[in-house]
Amino acid sequence: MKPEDTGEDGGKARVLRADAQRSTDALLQAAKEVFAESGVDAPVREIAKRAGVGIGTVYRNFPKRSDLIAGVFRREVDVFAEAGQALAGSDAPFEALARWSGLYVDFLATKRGLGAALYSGDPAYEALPGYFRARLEPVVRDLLENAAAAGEVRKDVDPYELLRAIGSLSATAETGGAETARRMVGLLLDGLRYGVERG
Amino acid sequence: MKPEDTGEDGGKARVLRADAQRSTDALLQAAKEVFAESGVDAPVREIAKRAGVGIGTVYRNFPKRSDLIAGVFRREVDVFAEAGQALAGSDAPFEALARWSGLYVDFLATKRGLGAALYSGDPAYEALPGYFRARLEPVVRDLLENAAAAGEVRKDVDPYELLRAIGSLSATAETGGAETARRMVGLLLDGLRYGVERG
DNA sequence: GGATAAACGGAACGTTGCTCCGTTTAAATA
DNA sequence: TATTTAAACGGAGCAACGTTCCGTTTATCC
Repeated sequence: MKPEDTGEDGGKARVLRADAQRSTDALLQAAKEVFAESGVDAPVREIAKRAGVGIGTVYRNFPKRSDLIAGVFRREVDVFAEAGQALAGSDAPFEALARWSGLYVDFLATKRGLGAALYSGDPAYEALPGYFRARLEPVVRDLLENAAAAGEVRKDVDPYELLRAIGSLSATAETGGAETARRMVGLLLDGLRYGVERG
Repeated sequence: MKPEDTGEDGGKARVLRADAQRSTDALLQAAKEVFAESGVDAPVREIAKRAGVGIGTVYRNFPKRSDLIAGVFRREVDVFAEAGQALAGSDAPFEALARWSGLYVDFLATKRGLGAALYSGDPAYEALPGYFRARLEPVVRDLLENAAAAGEVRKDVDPYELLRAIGSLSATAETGGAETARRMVGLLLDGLRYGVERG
């Protein structure tokens, strides 16, 4: 049971009081449930209520709305990044990339509103893209470089741009079904394969 | 000077009172300006203020927020649809499709928040996708069918899906620059060309 | 068992989309 | 032109939201 604070500074470990730790845990759990049911735009009050905690407590632990969202998805994104690193070792690099992309589409599809929030530019969600980028860009980079080294895709595509593009296309999954998103992402990836020789 | 009501029923032409006509015009003009400055999420009160009109008047003429947005962009979308139809006559069908896509990216890039609002699924913007779809899907269909008939792209892509995909990718233009969006749309279109023979 | 600072909770503020209704006014009628 | 009437007006008001503020409670340390 480490202190485990909310920020990503592993440095000066401020020891949380027991009640604070409880509140943080309850909030993350409640937020996870509420996000799953009502999307990431769910009212903060609802999350506070479900956690059995006052609104003030929410904002002390998660100063911005996006901090709460980031907190909820941090572990899941981490899991995702690991899954990607595993795939990056594949000897069928393009298929690995495609598979990972499919997983990412599904991942965002089950987190209602997350895809839209990620790249909305809304300052309320400021903290989100940073964390996602930090964790997932290296994964995409690896997958992409492997596929490029194998001559399966072109080399002139920026990993972060591709990550954003997949995320954007996944945002349509919420209103149009995940199949559409998957097809469009598939199309995008096929674009990576078009004209490889001169890429 | 026809009655020119707000709805799309060309039928029973309800004659607007002169002041009502003035209000509608002023609102459309004000909304256009405000949207350009602050994006489509700008407060209704601000638009009302600039138009020199009460809030009640806004909601009588445009019951939902999206009706106002649709009203503002209606003409521009129409122009867009015409430009597409012109391109559809080209004898370089894929290039026509690519060119039109580029125009669409730029179009959405200059309308801050429109891309995000279009396919957000937010009920507040309900009326938007319908109008965009009605006007633009036939265009994409033509462009796509022409290119497919020329053997330049595959045949198994749904025009509306493609339209949405381009729109979604354009949404990233607001935070990441239009170049990124254009590159990603280019990638998507290259996907259309990948493996044509078996499409 | 104090002392103290950390954590708490919720009232309150400002902003938003939208409704409601008493007031004004364009325009048809006499 | 005077009267009538329904269309259009404007903005107070409502509910919901994100966020701040601060008096109260409580975990922890000595």
